Amino acid sequence: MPRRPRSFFERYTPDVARGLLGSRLVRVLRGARMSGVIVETEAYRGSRDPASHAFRGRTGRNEAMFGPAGHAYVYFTMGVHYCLNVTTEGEGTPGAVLIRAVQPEEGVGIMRKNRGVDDVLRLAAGPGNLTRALDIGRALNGEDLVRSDRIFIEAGARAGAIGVSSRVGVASGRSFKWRFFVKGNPFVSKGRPSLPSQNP
DNA sequence: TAATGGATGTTCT
DNA sequence: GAACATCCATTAT
Repeated sequence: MPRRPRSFFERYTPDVARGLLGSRLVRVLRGARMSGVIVETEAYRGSRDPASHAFRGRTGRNEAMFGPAGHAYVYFTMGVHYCLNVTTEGEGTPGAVLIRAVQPEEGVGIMRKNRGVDDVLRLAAGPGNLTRALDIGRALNGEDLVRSDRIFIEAGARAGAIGVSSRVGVASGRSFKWRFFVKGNPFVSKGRPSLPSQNP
């Protein structure tokens, strides 16, 4: 499958988030290839979105969100986990898509080992779990997904029906319905139970 | 089965 | 010093 080109990421962030569903996230580690189909994403955009790290302007951490599209933005959260984002929009316009879950395909054995969990359904469901399964950390922050041979995104089959909801775990910006997921796919993270979400 | 809270580091006020 | 784009084990129902 061909890799997603720069132009794929240089668009309105929610459109990129939706478009990434069905694409394949690939991680190459010590010559071994791990991959999974993206089944859940969230968009964070610009200075009008209070939940976005870029809301309060450019800082050392969110630098990547302001840079060119198609790069990785990896940050540490809640003292325990890393989260993987893909930068979007044009240079100077902050935007990123949080990858919340993938459906593991290649390298499942390695992911199991990295996670210490056997259940494939839970290997990469949730942003923290996903980065742990694929061994993604601060070293990959700023990585160019269009050129890197360590992490990149390939085109995939068209995703099925797409569900939309507000984002998981954010206190503000609840009115933005910017979480996208493949409807009925069991690899989608549950998010926090009892928040508005799925439709049958 | 739903709710609660602890672990834990970085960033920004 | 507070807040945080989380996860999971433990507790209460």
